[in-house]
Amino acid sequence: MKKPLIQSENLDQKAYQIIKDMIENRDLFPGQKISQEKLAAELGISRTPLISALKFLEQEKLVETKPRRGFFVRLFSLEELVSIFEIREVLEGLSARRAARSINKSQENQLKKIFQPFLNDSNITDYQAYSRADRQFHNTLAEISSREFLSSILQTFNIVSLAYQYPTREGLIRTPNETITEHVAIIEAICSHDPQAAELNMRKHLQKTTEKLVEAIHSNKSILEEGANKRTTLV
Amino acid sequence: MKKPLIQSENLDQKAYQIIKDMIENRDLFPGQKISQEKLAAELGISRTPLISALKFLEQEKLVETKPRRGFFVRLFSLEELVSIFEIREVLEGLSARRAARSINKSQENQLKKIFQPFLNDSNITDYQAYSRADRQFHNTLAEISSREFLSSILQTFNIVSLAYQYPTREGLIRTPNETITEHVAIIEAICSHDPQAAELNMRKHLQKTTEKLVEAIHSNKSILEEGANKRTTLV
DNA sequence: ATATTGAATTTTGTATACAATATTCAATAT
DNA sequence: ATATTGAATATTGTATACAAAATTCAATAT
Repeated sequence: MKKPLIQSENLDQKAYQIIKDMIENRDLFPGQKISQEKLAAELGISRTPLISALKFLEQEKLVETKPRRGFFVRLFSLEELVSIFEIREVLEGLSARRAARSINKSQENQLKKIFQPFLNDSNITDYQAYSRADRQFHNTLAEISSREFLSSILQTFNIVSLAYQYPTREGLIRTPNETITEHVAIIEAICSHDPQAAELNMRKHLQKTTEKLVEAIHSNKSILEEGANKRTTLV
Repeated sequence: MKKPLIQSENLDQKAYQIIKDMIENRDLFPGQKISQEKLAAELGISRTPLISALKFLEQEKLVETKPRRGFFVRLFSLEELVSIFEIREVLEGLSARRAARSINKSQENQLKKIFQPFLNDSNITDYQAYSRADRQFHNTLAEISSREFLSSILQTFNIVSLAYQYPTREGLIRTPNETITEHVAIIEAICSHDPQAAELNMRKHLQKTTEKLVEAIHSNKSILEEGANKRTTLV
């Protein structure tokens, strides 16, 4: 047997993290069947902890089982994606509300720093950097505001939101120029300890994204389908 | 070996449902350690599918693992319970909003029937019946409005909300006389296809419950602690 | 009486074995 | 050429085995 890629803690926890990352990075792409034997060998573990990890991911809806057929990376329909964005809307609204109640000075600075590099840029073109900032923004907020429950749900949804979009856009549904002012408004509301405004701004922000997504569904669906096609080449 | 209590489908799915019910019914009480060997024997299965089921429940936060120490039924602090109610507030708000958009006549009738028995009762005393109606209300709404994601999250939270309250109150935090008008208002908003009002009414409804809970924390905590003590006698 | 130690016992984490089911693919029929 | 069949192969679901870690508990020390 090869030497294990993973060690320490429990093997299933480790495998879980690795597989989750693989999905986020599209090493495993939506719809793909997961070969237990092969993946276990790749990770240097037996099937037992691997299956355990996959069960975790199944619960998080990142993976699904077809009985007697095996595990598959979950594939979301556009309708399900909209559904997920609706949930994000209310949960991240809550997240912003809580953050406005509890944020401290150091966290304020942390939050304000995230979009700093883009503030004087009237036409943001570095999508990758902006996408990273966007993710960091949502994650930081979750950390500030959430106890275990909320942040673990949000983490899953954020991965789904991200990992299933059009790859070359870095998972952005709207352009940075469009969203930067919204991000700033949310941060301002939070830092001035205004829970209501924070929640409202966050909800409006995500609502607009959801609308854009619904539009895409009703028109040509190209934003996402292109992405889906791209993905099938990653086999 | 005894003949299995469970069969068909996959054993872990079956075990999952049974254990979930056991937690909801307090056959397994919060904080209790789960003996794998014993529970597996009780269910007539081996440890493998049992562990699998427990992993599921861990992800749902109904159960927790302490590494090398085993599985325990999760115990929530009052603060975590408040956190859960805050999440329910926004998610069930969404649930009501969606229901107002999509509900059909037959579903309207279904919803209206739930609190019928209590409408002419100016002083509702049958807590058990009312609690059942309450749960049915929230579950029906989840079914009407939710695709897989939302309803599976809500299901977990509802179990937590319910299973950890003061047992003799049937999980009710406020009295029926106080909440019946709120329930009726929510149903009316949904049936008149007013998404905004539906969401708002639902949120107000759960907000009041959350407030009551916070009050309890800040005052004597008796509502829940009594419950906790009661539970320890169920060993 | 209480605390400490450590051998005996139990339990966990993981690998492996194996029957039941699903998939593959070459041989044959249409 | 395409469809069908079924034996050969691979994979899944579950049980079991076993080393490593945790727990128990009786014997001894404080």
